[in-house]
Amino acid sequence: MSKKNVTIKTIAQELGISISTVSRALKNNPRIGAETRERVMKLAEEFNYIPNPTALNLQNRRTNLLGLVVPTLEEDFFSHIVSGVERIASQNGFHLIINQSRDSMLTEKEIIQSYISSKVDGIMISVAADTSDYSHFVKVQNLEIPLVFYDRIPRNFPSNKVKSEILHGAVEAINFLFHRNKRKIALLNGPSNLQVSDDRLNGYLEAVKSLGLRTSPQYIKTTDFSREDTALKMEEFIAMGEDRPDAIVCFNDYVALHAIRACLEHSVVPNRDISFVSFANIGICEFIENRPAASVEQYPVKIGTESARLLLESIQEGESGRFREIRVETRLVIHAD
Amino acid sequence: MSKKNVTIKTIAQELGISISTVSRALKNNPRIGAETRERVMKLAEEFNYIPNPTALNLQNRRTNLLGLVVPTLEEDFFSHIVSGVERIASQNGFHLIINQSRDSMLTEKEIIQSYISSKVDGIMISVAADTSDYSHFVKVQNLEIPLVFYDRIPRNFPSNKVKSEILHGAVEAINFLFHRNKRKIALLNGPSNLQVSDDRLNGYLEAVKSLGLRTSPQYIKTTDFSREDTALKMEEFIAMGEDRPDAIVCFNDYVALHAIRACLEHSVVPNRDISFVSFANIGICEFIENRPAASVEQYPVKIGTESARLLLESIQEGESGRFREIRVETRLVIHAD
DNA sequence: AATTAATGCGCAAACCTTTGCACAAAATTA
DNA sequence: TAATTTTGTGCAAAGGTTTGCGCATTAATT
Repeated sequence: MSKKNVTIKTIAQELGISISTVSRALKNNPRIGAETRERVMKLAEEFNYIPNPTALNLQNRRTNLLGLVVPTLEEDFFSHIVSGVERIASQNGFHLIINQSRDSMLTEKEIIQSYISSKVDGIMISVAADTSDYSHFVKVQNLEIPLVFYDRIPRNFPSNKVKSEILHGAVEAINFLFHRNKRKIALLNGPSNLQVSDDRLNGYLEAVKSLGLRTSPQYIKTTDFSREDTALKMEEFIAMGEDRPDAIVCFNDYVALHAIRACLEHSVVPNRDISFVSFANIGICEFIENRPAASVEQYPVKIGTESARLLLESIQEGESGRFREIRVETRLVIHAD
Repeated sequence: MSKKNVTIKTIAQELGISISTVSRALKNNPRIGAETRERVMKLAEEFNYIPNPTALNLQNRRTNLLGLVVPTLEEDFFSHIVSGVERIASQNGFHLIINQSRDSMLTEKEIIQSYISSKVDGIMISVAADTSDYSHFVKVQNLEIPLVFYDRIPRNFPSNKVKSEILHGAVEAINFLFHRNKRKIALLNGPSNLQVSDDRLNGYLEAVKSLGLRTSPQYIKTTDFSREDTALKMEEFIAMGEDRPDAIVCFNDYVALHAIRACLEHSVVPNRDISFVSFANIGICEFIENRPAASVEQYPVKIGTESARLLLESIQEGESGRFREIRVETRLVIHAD
């Protein structure tokens, strides 16, 4: 049935015609006679002919490959993004190749270099936490390889971007707290080198200001996401006595869960003594007793689909130079009543 | 700096030498004079020359691509497997392309076909829940494309396989229940068309038998994983009166969580009236109050790394025909005391 | 009947690289 | 000095496909 390596040459020889005729016949080129076309088609079917994609790639100078760099696959948020990207990529006949930077700039650079070498048709990336130097991104742009940043976006770097309406989410979250009579609202943010932290901070400041609440540098802390560091910062909050915050906006649900646990260990009742709101809205919260009172849903799958769509557009338009920036909606999901 | 499309031809023309000389110079072929080599190297550097991978692939008839089919990326278990695969693939210079079957055999077949067309060097797959016909796998094997099944493995299909020691885990879990004086142990399994369900069932039967416990068909139910179906089956268990099980082994943590919630809604106290154990041991359980008393950790990242390693071996050996089967350890993690 | 148009097909270049073989010039040996 | 080896380079094929151009043959037009 299926011979080892069937090429158009095989078919041409078998039929005693030239390979160009075979090629055209297979593509329904009108210049080929009906009878010849028939014979070619039939034999191709019979031999189970598959055009060699590598040869095609060589021809059209495209690989049909999309590169996706993700800090980690072991976090719900990112793997959901990947899911969205995969859907759009495969719908459009692209293959998706995935790599984890594991939050290392060095690894990130290596991945980007390998994508360049492989001549991928486009790249999507959420930058590593420690990425400080953008030379690898400049290189990509110089080579005119379409590039989309999603979620974790480098500061002051012109490019295509897809990001959450974090600021809006932050404002909504704080309004929620305000309406529950919380007035001493603090922020437990992520590392300050992440732009996504900036957004939360800005949203916090904006909301606090517009609501006429008072804040102070003591009310704004950052955590490196670890359980230990988060607990440490919570202890500082708890120890503030009179000024102790009555609500805390956390970087994400995991931070909130760690913070809540720290409360429990210090006999502070979460969502009574101190209310918690956070970002990401991981589905599993549904089963958790001591969870944040509300969480900002970020629709990660949509972040993925939008990124992929933007990249595909960019590829189609041949990098016209105009960068686009897409904001994915957020919505406050209320857990406790 | 970096010209548009630098090939060895560009360099050859610039230097007024032939492309073959350039090619050899770049590869330190001893037949090329030192001076010529120098000049070539220098210009290649200057022009930022990158060998075209597609042309190379065309030459060596390899693509450096590994295909990975996963039922979904939106489940922790699978995204952790992907993480493991990614690590090994990139360590070995392979690109990993990923697709979700979304538990549809049709989609699965399309993916496999696209992998064949793309001439990937190897394929890893966890089959869709509704996959009943294996013709697409036969096709892959006929084309001598190395193939590894992981986790969800088709029944009676000779191939490379990587699976969890589910049976061992099941036995361990039931022993755990036995030592806590549970004697009426039931099984809330996954759909019976999944082999991973078979394994749980066999482990259950084996353990129950060796412990001299009694069971009955009523003690063995299956769920389609949905909240509704799981709640329904739990209600049946709860309604059994005298015979109501005092412990239930659940297919995975999500099933257990749904089951536990059903208990709560019927004033049955989980892990007192009915104990729960399950599989997967998702990390988030740490934060959950009403969780299974114990869960069988399956080390999904390791399932991924082992699958990738096995596939790479298979590729190296050129599909010698001998299939290997790898078992990944499991370990019962106890949550409640 | 003679010119033009349409039809059917093949040649060869292009995409980029590697590599066996051949050829010339230089260096070595007899 | 003549014959042989070494050294440095180029030609061309191979890997698989597409496509512009050209060459026949046949059909249509005047």
